[in-house]
Amino acid sequence: MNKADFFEAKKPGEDFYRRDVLKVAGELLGKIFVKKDVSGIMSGRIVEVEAYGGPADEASHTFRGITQRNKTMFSGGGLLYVYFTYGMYHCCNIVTGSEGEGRAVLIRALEPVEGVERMSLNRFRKDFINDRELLNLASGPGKLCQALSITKELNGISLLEDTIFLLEREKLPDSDIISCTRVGITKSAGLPWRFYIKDNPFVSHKKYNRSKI
DNA sequence: CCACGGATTGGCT
DNA sequence: GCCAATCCGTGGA
Repeated sequence: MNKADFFEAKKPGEDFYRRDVLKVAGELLGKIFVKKDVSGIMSGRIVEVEAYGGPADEASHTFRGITQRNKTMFSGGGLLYVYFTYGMYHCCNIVTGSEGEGRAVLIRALEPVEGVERMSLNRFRKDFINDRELLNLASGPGKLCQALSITKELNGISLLEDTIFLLEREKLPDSDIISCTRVGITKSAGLPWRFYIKDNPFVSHKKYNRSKI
């Protein structure tokens, strides 16, 4: 992505997020996920996501209703829901639908675009990386949060503001979007709510990559 | 109050 | 392929 493209790109509005979670999930693929702070910009193209929430989804944090941790997920489309897991990782989600719905899309992998040096410092404590490390930079929900320094302090911020936001850049053909079952869950494991960009090398868990639809 | 286990990762077999 | 690391949210007692 060059500077001109970046300048032309625009943020999705609130209406984009306040829709059906599966629809939003598919359309998030190909968008640029941006984190901006005083040190500059880090960004990546979204290449893998998973949808969560609703009465049929036992794997969702929202399944048993509102709690202190998950309340952001019930607060309406356009917010960032960040949670801490396994004692050492954060995962970030994009809340969708209207207030009270409790649905969100987990961002599972990014293809690095800008700020690779800083992301590398955050992940590997060094500012130069080889091709293999580049593929490993943000190819997982925990990895991308570490790369972009996303912690639960950012839980609940609005994607319509200028700290973390999305930029539209391209329209993916439907044939490039693969749907399959979600990674790392035991409950509601059969729902085909994981979406990723076909043949993209920055997607996590290659072995799961078989369409089950 | 306490025990359980997780929307993960990386290292070892 | 298997498992430990490491914390805290959650649910049941």
